[in-house]
Amino acid sequence: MQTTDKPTTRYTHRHERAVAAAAAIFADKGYHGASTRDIAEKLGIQQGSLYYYFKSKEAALEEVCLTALRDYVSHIESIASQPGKLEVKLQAAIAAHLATYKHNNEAMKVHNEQRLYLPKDRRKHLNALGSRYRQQLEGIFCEGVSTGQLRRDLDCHFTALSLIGLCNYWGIQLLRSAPLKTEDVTEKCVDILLHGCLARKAGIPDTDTQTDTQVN
Amino acid sequence: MQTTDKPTTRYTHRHERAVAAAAAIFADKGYHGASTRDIAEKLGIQQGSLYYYFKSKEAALEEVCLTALRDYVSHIESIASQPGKLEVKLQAAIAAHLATYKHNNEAMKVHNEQRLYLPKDRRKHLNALGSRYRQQLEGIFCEGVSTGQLRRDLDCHFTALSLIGLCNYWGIQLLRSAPLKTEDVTEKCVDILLHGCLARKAGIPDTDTQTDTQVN
DNA sequence: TATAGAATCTATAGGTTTATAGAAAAAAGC
DNA sequence: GCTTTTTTCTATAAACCTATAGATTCTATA
Repeated sequence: MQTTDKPTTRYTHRHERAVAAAAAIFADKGYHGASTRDIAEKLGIQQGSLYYYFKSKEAALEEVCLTALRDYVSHIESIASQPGKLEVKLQAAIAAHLATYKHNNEAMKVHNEQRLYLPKDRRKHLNALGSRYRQQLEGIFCEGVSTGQLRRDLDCHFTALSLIGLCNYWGIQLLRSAPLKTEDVTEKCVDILLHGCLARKAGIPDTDTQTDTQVN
Repeated sequence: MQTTDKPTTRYTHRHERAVAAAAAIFADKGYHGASTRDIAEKLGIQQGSLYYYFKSKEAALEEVCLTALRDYVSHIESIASQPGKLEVKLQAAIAAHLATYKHNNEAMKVHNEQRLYLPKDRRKHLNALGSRYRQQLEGIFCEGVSTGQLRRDLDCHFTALSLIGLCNYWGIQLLRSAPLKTEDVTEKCVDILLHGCLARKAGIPDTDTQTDTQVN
């Protein structure tokens, strides 16, 4: 009990691997379509042994969703709290969102697609984290409006949600089609969100946005 | 066998009801989370009787997805083929997409979230319809570019996909939170997609878009 | 009202699933 | 090296699920 660290470390490590395996399987087959045997197999252990790490299959799903959200939320909070120009912040927020998909892809996918299969009370914690994310993002837009960088009539709530929808969509696409590059998608999302699609009527070089280069 | 119509009608009608029930249950519990007993119960028949209408559970999923897409695709094709100003077309496309969610909500949700659980060869037909939808939408954007209404550097492919992502997101939201009105969401989607968020630098009354009224 | 065909029911085979309990093996501590 | 704790294994109970087969009831028509 001196090095109360070593055994804890060992368990922690194995536990993490178990969560990752669950994430991969749930992402692939869906919560109900996946069996505990599938997850165990991926870990190279027997089905029954899985219950050393998870109290139940449902608990495994909850853990997977939580690991996805933790990074995600802490990231946006650090971005939102730092001072800086709006466009830079927004770019950072989108890049972070997509990067989370790139690195933590299975867990994010599971959170988005399978979370509703958790009973309501198990989702409370997840909802709280999700709200925090949304608020931070909304805050970035509101700040942009009050500093005059964004349109005064912008609906920040609607815009924040739309951005989340957009990022989730492209996050999934990034997983599915390999040739897609995160940076390109980020840039394009920023561009379309800020400038829209309409032809600009004349010399509107705007702030200092370089005219967007065609990527793909 | 003279009135080969009546009995066919009867079967057709019942069959449609069965597809609708399957859609509702799949939307709620997911394909794997739903049992054939659940669907039968919703229809008020016994589990085994369901196989009079579906060859298998998988076939039921396929049918649900197909019914969702059929309306959806035929709608966009009629919109895209008619001549008219780009902004009007775009508005119509978004409105149609969201309206499909409103009316055919369960089937659309199932198509989006559960379709990948079908084996690849059963998805062929769905993919073809999906591609058609995407192409029509992309065509609307391309046309806008070539007529000078949209930015010349617009990536039409990227934009079309983004719009699909956006509409799917808001389509789901429309289901979940009742107070949301389809028309408001449509208008806001059009607005943000066309104009973006940035403050416009001065007198840019643009074509003839009324300055967007704050809705919510 | 008798009959053919459509629609539904009952019962069940054969398989899979989650979760638990107790034995066995592996690792850590002294 | 011996003991304790951690980790994994085996076996199994209890439930559930899909799909089928054959019996039964309903419906429409002649």
